[in-house]
Amino acid sequence: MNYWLIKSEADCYSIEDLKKDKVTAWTGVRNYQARNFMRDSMQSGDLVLYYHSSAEPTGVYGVAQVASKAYPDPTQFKRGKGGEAMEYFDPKATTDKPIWYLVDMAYVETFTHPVSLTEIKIDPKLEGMVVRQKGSRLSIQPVSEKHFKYIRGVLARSK
DNA sequence: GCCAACGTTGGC
DNA sequence: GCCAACGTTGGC
Repeated sequence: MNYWLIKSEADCYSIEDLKKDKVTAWTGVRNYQARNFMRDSMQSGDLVLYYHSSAEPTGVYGVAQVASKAYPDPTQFKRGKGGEAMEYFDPKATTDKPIWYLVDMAYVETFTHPVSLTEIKIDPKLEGMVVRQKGSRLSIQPVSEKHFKYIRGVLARSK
């Protein structure tokens, strides 16, 4: 059992969208490090902090759960009707040799008290979290069990 | 294989 | 909207 943090732009696909959909394929990850985490380390049942970037405030808004094994991201093969590249299309990928992978994400809960990045940064108990690193653009990050439980069990329930 | 140029992310 | 930080690309 592993714990993760995934980022999504709030007005692109928020946790409320996930709540509506219940499960969604986490398409469009085009970063090798993030891909490797999904492909090599994520397991069904892993719990995930759902982080909104470009939100007010930015921070963790709830919890999701990994709902599948990794499989090739279908959007890397998608061309439009005229053969033009669609979003996330990768000309170097083939169905025999896919480049990008994804997992399904399931909705778990929305925090009544979202945990802002500011809170995460000032809390000594959360030292070492990847999301605290300046300029960290990694959209899928491993999170320690201790940090996960502290954010979900303590910070999200305070106030 | 180096590294400058470029495009993108994301906090502010 | 700005811009620093970062990952990727491509010329050499």
